[in-house]
This record gives sequence, structure tokens and C-alpha cells, in this order.
Amino acid sequence: MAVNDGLSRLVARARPRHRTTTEFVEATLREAILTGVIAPGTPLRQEELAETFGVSRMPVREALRQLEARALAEFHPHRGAVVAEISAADGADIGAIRMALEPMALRLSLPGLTPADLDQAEELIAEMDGEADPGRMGELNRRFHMTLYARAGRPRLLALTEQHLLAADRYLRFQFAALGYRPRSQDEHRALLAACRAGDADTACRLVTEHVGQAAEQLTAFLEGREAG
Amino acid sequence: MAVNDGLSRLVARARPRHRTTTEFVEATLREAILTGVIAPGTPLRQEELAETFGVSRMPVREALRQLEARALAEFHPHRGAVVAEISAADGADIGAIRMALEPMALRLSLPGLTPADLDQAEELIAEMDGEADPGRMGELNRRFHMTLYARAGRPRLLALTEQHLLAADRYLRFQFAALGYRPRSQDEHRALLAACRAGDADTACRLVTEHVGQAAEQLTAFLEGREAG
DNA sequence: AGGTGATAGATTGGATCCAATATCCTGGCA
DNA sequence: TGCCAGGATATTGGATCCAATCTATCACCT
Repeated sequence: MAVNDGLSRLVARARPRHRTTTEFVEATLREAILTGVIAPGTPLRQEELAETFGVSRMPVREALRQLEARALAEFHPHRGAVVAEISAADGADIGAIRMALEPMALRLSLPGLTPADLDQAEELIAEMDGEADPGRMGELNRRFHMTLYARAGRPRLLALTEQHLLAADRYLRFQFAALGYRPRSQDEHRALLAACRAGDADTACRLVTEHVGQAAEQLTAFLEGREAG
Repeated sequence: MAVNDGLSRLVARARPRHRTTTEFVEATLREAILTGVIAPGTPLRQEELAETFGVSRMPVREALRQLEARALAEFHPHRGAVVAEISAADGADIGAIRMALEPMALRLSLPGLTPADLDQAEELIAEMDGEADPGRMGELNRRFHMTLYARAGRPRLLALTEQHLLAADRYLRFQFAALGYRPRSQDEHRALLAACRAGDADTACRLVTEHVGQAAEQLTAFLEGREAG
């Protein structure tokens, strides 16, 4: 029997889209970890995963190595890998990284943003208004941010930014489940979009910094309370 | 016969320090790529590397996967991996990331810096004055920067910062070989250290941003010239 | 003569097999 | 009764083997 029923469902869907088995396993596992289908701290047994994916242990091993390099799994020699834990300290760490990267991405992207980009961002805000599912909400929020950064013309910076938006999602999911989505965030999104429309780079950067900072602060407070209790 | 004689030398040294073979291969290959022992674009043949390291192909494969996740190697399915190329665009990309991360790291670290840290940084500047070897120079420069950021208390941010300092080194090596070290950099280092001693966070952050920006700009100009010619 | 297709060689991707190491349980001893 | 030692078991790490696919070469056709 499979460890995780949710994982089995992901497996069936993703299978045909990838060139090599390793790539398929890596992408699926990464999604499963980031979306919380596999909980933090879960041991990642190679044999078990291999069976779930219907492959041998080898592509699983290669995939786990890639996840380790991305800090989504931790390896202990001869003891196996576990899904990276979440903690208040690590959440604050990711928040600090986002506060550094996202204003830079926005500043580079802003001059290149088209009216179509801005309309798309506005639409994403509207979609978020009526959304209740935390997973979907995280995706919309991420797409909103990435839409604004898309014209930065720095693939590496954008990949890093998206990676940390995804990592933040993993955390947000916990907060969301306990507290619900904070409505202030939507006001901040609207203000940010307005500054972008106005072409006001300094204001936009300030707003995105504050926005990310707010989110990180609330998250940290929540997680610290949880760790203390 | 080994592909690369320099690599063989690294292998002999690093062997006993690691717990698992994969870890050993990964660390050694990473160092070899970052220090330019293996040139950009070089194909990484698994059999060849396995022989050089005196192991089977398997740990090599796992190591290559990790390098791929760190953007130090590129995989082409069924065609193998090559050492990541360098380009003006990618150099600018790394520069932008550094300009985002390093001021953040410095701002968080500055209140926690001890007199001993600052003395250490000063010593590193002095060492750089008399240094001619580009590899050693890169290391000293990196340690100077990381010393100033060390008290940030954000392991993830620091790891990311160091990773991109290392990536920048790889680029700097080329510039250094062609142009020599630009002396202005040392003045910037001294000014930065003075601001840190004074506890002036805003000035220090501005200086580090400019410093990194200068380096990136010169590097980009150099590489663009090289690509055009 | 140039281009296209088939075939052979090389190289990677994946599976199976064996060895090394960690954990856990049990039994003996203080 | 509690602790340490030793062995059994499970799991990972590493090696070898086989299959899939890409590349290059050569022959053949236009």
C-alpha cells in the first residue's frame, strides 16, 4: 500500500509529461512537498516511494539528491532523507530573502511591464477575492507576484524568487488553515498594483517590501506561538 | 588517462574528509567547477569522472544531479551534462542577486558584529593588498564579505549569499586574468568597513550595493566585449 | 556531388544485486 | 533492576548489468 494516497493521485497525473523518470519523480515529489501533500518531517523511504511511483529505487535516489540541493529534504547518511521541517526561524529566513529579492525583481521588471501584464495582475487580485481554498489561493498569490516581476529579464533572479515564493506558500498553508487569509493582504496588493500602473518604482518597491515583511512577521508570530504552546 | 590533471590533484586531497562517496564527489566537482579547474562548457562524462575519482558511475550520477539543482551543470536527456557556461547576461543576473541579498545580510548582521569580527575583516583587506593569485584573491574577498554578514543569524540567507559570491568568483577569475584586479575595489572595501565600525547601517548598505554594482557592471562590460569580439 | 536513410558505436538512463551501516531488540552481567 | 554488549533486521550506499537513445559515419539514391 502506498504511504500517501494524495501522492498516488499526483503520480498518475504527472507521469506522461516528463522525458526521463528521474525528472518525473523529482517534479512530483517537489510538488507534493511544497503543497503539503507530504508533511514536514515525513521520512522519505526509497523503496516505498519507488513502489508508489512504479519505478526502481534509482530514479528516486537521484530525485532525492536534487531535493536535498534545493533544501526541500534533509539527508542523514545511512539513515535516509526526511521532508524539510518548518520552523519560525526558517520562516523568518525565507521572509528576509523575499524582502531582498522581490523589490529588486520588481524594480528591474517595472519599466518593461505592459498594460496586458497589469490587467492580468488585476484579474488575479479579483480571483483571490472569492477564493477559499488555501492551495489555490497560494497559487494565485504567487502568480500575481510573478506577473509583476516577469519582465525583469533575469532568469536566475526570477527562478530564485519563485522558489522562495513557493517555499513561503508551504508555510502560509499552515497559517491559513489556522487563521484564514488576512484581508489586509488584498489591500496591499491593490496599492502595489496602483503604484506599478503609475510607474512609481520607489513607491512600488517600498510597498512590496512592506507587504512581504508584514506577511513574514505575522507568519513568524504565528509559528512562534505554536512552537511555544 | 584522466580528463583533467588539476581535478586529479583535488581528488587526492579531498578523499578522506567525507562521509559518503557521493558527498565527496559532489564537493570536489563543485570546487573544481567554481575554481575554474574544469572550464565552462566541458562535457562531464560519467565513465571518465568515475575513473578519475576511483568510484563507480553511480555516485557520479547523484553528484551531477545535485550540481544541476545548483545551476553549476546543465543536463540534456540522454546526452549528458556539461559545465554551466558563463555569459554576460548570466553575470549580470548574479550581480543583481548579490545586490539584493548582500545589503539585507549586512543590515541584519551589523548590530551583532563584534570588534573581533571587524578586526578580522580589516586583516582580510590587508591580505588582499599583497595578493597576486586570482584564486586566493577571490577567497579572501569572499571571506571579507561573509565576515561582515556572519552575524545575520539567517542560515538560509547566508548560504544563498555565499553561493552567489562563489558563482561571482567564477566570473571574476576570467576578468582578473585579463585585466588584473581593479584597485578601486580595495578603497570600497575600506569605506565599507569604516561605515560598519561606525555602526552606520544606511551608509554601509548603500556602499555594499554600489560596490557589488560596480563589480557587476565592469564584469558585464568585459564579457560583452569578449562576446562581441 | 550532395543529401538522406540506415546502421554501428558510444553514452546515458534504469533495474537488479551486493555490501556497509544504523537501529532495535534481547540477553547477560553488575 | 538497570545498563551495556552483541547480534538480527531493515535501510541506505555503491557496483554491475541491461535497455534506451543519441550521434556519427557510410552507403546509396537522386
